[in-house]
Amino acid sequence: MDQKVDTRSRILDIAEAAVLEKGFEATSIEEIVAGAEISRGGFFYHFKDKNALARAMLERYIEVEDALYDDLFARARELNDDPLHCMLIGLKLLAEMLEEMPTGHPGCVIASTAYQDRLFDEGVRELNRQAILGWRKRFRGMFEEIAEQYEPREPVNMDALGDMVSGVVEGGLVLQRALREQNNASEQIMLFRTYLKLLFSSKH
Amino acid sequence: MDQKVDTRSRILDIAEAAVLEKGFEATSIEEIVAGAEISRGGFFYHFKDKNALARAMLERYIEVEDALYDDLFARARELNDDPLHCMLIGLKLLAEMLEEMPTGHPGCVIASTAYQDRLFDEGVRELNRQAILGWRKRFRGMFEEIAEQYEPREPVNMDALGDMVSGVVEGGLVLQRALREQNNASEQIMLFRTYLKLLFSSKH
DNA sequence: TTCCTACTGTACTGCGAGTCCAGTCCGGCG
DNA sequence: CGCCGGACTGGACTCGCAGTACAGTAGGAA
Repeated sequence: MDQKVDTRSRILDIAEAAVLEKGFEATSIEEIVAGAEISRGGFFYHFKDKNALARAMLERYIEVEDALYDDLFARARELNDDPLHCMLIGLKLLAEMLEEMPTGHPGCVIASTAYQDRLFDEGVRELNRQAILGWRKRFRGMFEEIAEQYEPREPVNMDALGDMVSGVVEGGLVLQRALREQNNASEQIMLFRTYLKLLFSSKH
Repeated sequence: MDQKVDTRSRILDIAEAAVLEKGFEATSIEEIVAGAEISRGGFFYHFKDKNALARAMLERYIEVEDALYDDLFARARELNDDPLHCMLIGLKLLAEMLEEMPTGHPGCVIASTAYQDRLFDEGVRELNRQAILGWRKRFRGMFEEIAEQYEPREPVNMDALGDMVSGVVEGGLVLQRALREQNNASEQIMLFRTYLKLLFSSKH
C-alpha cells in the first residue's frame, strides 16, 4: 500500500519537473517511467492515460499554490494589520519569491494547459477554471476590505481587479519564458503594486 | 508561381485557424492538407517540417499584429495629439477590438509557443523573443514621450512598463481561455489604462 | 520541344500513446 | 502454512502522426 503512494507521487514529481521545463506534450511517458524507475505497465496502473496524469498534477499544483498564498499573506498580515499594507507586503513577498526561483517560477501549469486545450479533457479544463476563480475570490475579498478603508481614486470592477493579480503573474511568466530574461514576472508584480498604491491612496 | 503563393498562404490560413483554436500540437498535418485540399507531399514541398510552418505563422502573425498597433495608435493620434491621451485612446480601441472578436482574440500565438518551447527550434523561439522586444521598444518610446510632459507619480522602469502592455494582454488572454469568459482581456486592459491615468496624473 | 515549378501519390521508417495480458513479488489473513 | 489481492514487470501489439524518399505529372515559360 505504501509503495503505491510512494510510486504515484514519485511519478508526479518527475512528471511535474519535466512538464514545467518543456511542456506537457513534449514530455513522454517513456522518460517519466525511466526517471521514476518503473515500467510502462506500472505507469498505466496508476494513471489511466496522460489526461489522468495532467489532472492529478493540476490538483496537486493548485493545492500547493493556494497554501503558498495563504502563507504569504498570513506573514504579511503579521507584519501589518492594515489591509492595504498587508496586500502591498504580500505582493512584495510574492515578487521576491519569484526572483529567488533560479529556473523561474514553476511556469504556472495553468497557462500551459490553457494553451493546449484540446489535449485535455473537460475535467482538466474545469479544474483549471476553478483554480483561477478561487484566486479571483481570494483577491477580490482582500480588495473589498481595502476599499472599505481607502476610497479607490478611480472606479474599478473588483472581480477584474482580483483577476489582475493572476493575470499579471501569468502574463509576466509568459514574458519571462519567451524573453529568457530573469525577473519579468516579479517586475510586473511590482508595477501592479504601484498601481494599487496609487489607486488606494486616499483614506475614507 | 502564383499558385505557389496561393497554396502557401492557404496552408497558413488553415493552419493558423486550427492552431489558434486548439493549439499547435493538436493540429495534425493531415487535417491541414485536408482543409487546404492538397496532398501531404504538397505540404512538405512548401514547409520542410512543422517547425518551418510555425516559423512562417509567427512571422506573419507578428507582421499583422505590428500593423494593427501602428494603425490603432495612428488613429488615436488623429483624435488627440497629447501623448498620454493618445495612449489612453489607443488602449480603449484595443480593448474594444478584443471585445468585438467573437471567438476571443487570436489567442496570441506568442504565449502558445512560449509554453510549448521544446516543440520548436531556436529560430521560432528567437522570433518570439524579438516580437516581444519590439513591443517593449514601441511602448517604452510612447511612455517616455508621456513622461516628458507628465511626471510619473511613482518611479517606474520604462522597459517594464512597456512590457506591461504585452503582459496584461497575454495574461488577460490566458484568463479568458481558461475561464471561458468573454471579456477578461479587454477588462484587464481597461484596468491597466486606469493605472496609467493615475500614474501620469500630474503635469510637469 | 524542353525544362522547371508545383505539385500528386504511394510506400516506407520511427516514435509515442494506449491496450492486453500473463506472470511475479510480497504482505496480510485465515 | 497456504493463498489471495494489490502493486507492479515485461513484452507484444495497434494506431495515429511526423517525416523521408522518390517516381510521376500538368502546365506555363524559353
